Amino acid sequence: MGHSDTKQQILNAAESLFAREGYQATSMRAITESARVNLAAVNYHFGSKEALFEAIFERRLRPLNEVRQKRLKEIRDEARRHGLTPATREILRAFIEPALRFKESRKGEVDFTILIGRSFIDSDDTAQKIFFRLMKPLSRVMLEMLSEALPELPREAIFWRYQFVVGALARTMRIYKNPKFESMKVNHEPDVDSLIDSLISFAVAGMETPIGQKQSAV
Amino acid sequence: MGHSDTKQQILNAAESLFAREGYQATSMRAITESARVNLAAVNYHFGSKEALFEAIFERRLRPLNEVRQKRLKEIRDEARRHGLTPATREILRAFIEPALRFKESRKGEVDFTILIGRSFIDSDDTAQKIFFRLMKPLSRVMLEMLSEALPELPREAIFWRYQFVVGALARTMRIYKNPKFESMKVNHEPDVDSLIDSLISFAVAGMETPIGQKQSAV
DNA sequence: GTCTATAGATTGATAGAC
DNA sequence: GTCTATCAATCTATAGAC
Repeated sequence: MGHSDTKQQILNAAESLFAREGYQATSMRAITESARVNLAAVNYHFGSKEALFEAIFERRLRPLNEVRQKRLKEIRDEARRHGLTPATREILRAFIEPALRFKESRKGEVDFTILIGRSFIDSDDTAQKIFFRLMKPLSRVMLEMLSEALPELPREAIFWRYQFVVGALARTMRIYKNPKFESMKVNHEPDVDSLIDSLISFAVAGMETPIGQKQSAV
Repeated sequence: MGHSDTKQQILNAAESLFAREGYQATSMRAITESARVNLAAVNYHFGSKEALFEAIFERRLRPLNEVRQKRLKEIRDEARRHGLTPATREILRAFIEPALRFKESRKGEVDFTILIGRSFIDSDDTAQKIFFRLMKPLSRVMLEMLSEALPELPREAIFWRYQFVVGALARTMRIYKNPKFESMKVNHEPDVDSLIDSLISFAVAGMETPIGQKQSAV
């Protein structure tokens, strides 16, 4: 029961390795060596590799999504007080900002940002199941509020545009401050505030654009 | 040298499995059993699992990117003939449309669409190296042409907005027609034409939005 | 080209001493 | 709670018969 430093060391090491190498490619031996604990410690403290993976998401994604839900609720309540519906920009900000700005920029949180970015896409069954369970309630609220904010858009358009935003955010979380992507010319790393504003503006413009303005191909 | 049906069967089976399960999670046994060939056949025909993975990308991503490069060149030449610079929409269409509309919608191409969507994010070293090598020349041209089309935007803005588009496209390729994502309410699968137009409009609006229109947080 | 058989390494997990 | 030692399964790759 005690605080068990070992448990935290395992969580931190595994978070970093899963982010860098992926779930499948990371072995228990790699985790325990990096955490400088015994090989058997993971099974003792967590039960299995899969349970460890789940614990990592519970530790960070759950509180992150709670923050997002709380902000969405505040936005909704505030708008209602004025008899309005929430602005698209505020909804998207509540979704994007907490994901890119963890309170502290400690290493663990940078690792986890990368891990989430990867998990949005990675279809490893283990990852997907855990990830979806934690994301689903938030997605439901997002789709609902975006529909209210943009009543002229059909539900399909809302759904897909929300997916586009999710993809853009995932890509950003995946490459921002990620040493593996230094080969791309990200030599101009912006500060996180600019990046957040940049993505929000992009997302708002895309989300609010009128439909049906097709154009001939090629 | 002969056409070797075995080789194609392996490519098709591996493409599907890599798309569904990921590179690391897919074993040689799973591939050869699915392809109904002998376990040793992969090493005989391709040399190694990694070389097989590379062959899959060479078979589809290379021609896909050649199509995109060709269309970008046509757009550029056509604009030059009129003393203009290419429109953002046309550039983005050349990038997005070929990726979502393979000539035939054969199963293999659906699998590969999913595989590319995954590979944009997946950081497995093997996948990244191969994927980057094939994507880099295209990215260079895209960034160049987008800079011409949007001269008022600083290079960093161009770079990040391009990444947002890449993320949105990757997410779309990942979930469109993917049975694993049926749990999400994609019960309203749009036809591919609508989806393409939808993503292009979203991307154009995001790409062209003026910078600096910040807003207070929360 | 295709097959069987197997080498050689690595995996997640656990039993049992301390 | 931590450790050593090890099991049983699985992996990629290859040698060699046909």
